[in-house]
Amino acid sequence: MAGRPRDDRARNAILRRAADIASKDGLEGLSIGRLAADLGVSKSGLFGHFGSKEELQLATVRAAAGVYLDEVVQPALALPPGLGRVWRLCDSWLSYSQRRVFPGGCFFFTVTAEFDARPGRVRDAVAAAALEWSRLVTRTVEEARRLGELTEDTGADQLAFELIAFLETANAVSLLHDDPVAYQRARTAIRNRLHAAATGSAALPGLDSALQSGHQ
Amino acid sequence: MAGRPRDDRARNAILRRAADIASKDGLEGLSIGRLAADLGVSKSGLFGHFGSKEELQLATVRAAAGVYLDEVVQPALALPPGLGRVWRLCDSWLSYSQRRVFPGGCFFFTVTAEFDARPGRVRDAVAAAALEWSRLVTRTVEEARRLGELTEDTGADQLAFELIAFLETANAVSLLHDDPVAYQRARTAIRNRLHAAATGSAALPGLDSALQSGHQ
DNA sequence: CCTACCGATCGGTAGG
DNA sequence: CCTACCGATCGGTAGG
Repeated sequence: MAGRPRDDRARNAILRRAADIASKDGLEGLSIGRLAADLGVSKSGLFGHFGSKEELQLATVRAAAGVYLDEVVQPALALPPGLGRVWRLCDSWLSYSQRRVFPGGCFFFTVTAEFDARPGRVRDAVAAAALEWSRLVTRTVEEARRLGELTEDTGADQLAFELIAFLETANAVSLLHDDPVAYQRARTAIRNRLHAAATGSAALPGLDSALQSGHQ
Repeated sequence: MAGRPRDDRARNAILRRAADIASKDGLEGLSIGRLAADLGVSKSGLFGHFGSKEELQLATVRAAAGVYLDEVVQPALALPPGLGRVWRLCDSWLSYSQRRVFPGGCFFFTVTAEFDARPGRVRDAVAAAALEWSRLVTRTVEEARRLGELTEDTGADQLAFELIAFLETANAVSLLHDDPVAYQRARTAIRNRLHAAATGSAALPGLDSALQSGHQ
């Protein structure tokens, strides 16, 4: 299915720029004419790569998911399962948001809020990506519990919900008020929540130092 | 400054409908032509009420703030200061979101995500409203602490951040996945968090029953 | 991959 | 408050 390498590279450059724009102005704010002008190509030339605006939006979601995988998920999978990996997953997310890998903050935060009340294929794609992320966090928490690093009665779904809430809210508050303190608030909340649920019975490389520093 | 009562009522009806649309499609997705057609009036007649799209957007933010005040803030202020009022504030918010007072969920969640990376007067208005809400939650928590119902070392800013995170994420998840379980997740998270910070030394009418039922 | 164009809709205005 | 219109931009197409 993949075209020539040259085409793929061009397509990738287009979609990376599309995701940057959409992270600020949404996937509806992303217009084909503006994107073409931005990239210095003709509108119809760019259009030909995708065939419709909806296909461009769907391809942009897939491209952003690839960036997310590289920036957030892979760094955490470098650590062994357990509480350390849970912490790393949250920390990678906060770093990804804070470094403005996408200039408008987390791409998925923006487009989720944009499409959560609009039926269609774009919404379905965004919802599927969000669900996959949520399940990854839940699975990572559940692994830590099975390894005995979280108390037996820890509800993985509940804890994952709370961790994700801290991440997304840090992203939103930091953007709206241009205030990096939101990230510190999220780190404190996550640290305290994991500390409260931890058994302390296992070696926690990577989390120990985080838990020791600045537990409020 | 206020016009005739007849004009005010017409304006209010326009803005209430505008807020409904914006809660689903955003304040940019709100077009003057569509709003006029929706209300069965001419585009230029509606335009004359506001003078520009930006003024319509700003007026819509103000109107939505009025609804928010009635639906979320006032019910909580009916209770005396303390932990009971903190809980009521959160509970009113979840009810406001869950009842779909705005069809696209919380108006401010949608437009905050839409404008958090776009400079301008609309962003400033949305950010000011969000800050006012955040300060109200912080102040309400701080009152409960001063009354001895929360432990001395409770950080009001930190706790307010965490409560707001649970509220907003319940709204987002419930919309994206059409899943009311998100609201139960938020209630559980808030209950546990307040329970952990509470001294248990004071009468907590309204919260006691909430804390007793279903503490996971 | 380009230029040139299509109808529809956008925010906004003229004139009554 | 209406009809009728403005230029700009939208997604999408024709033709090369």
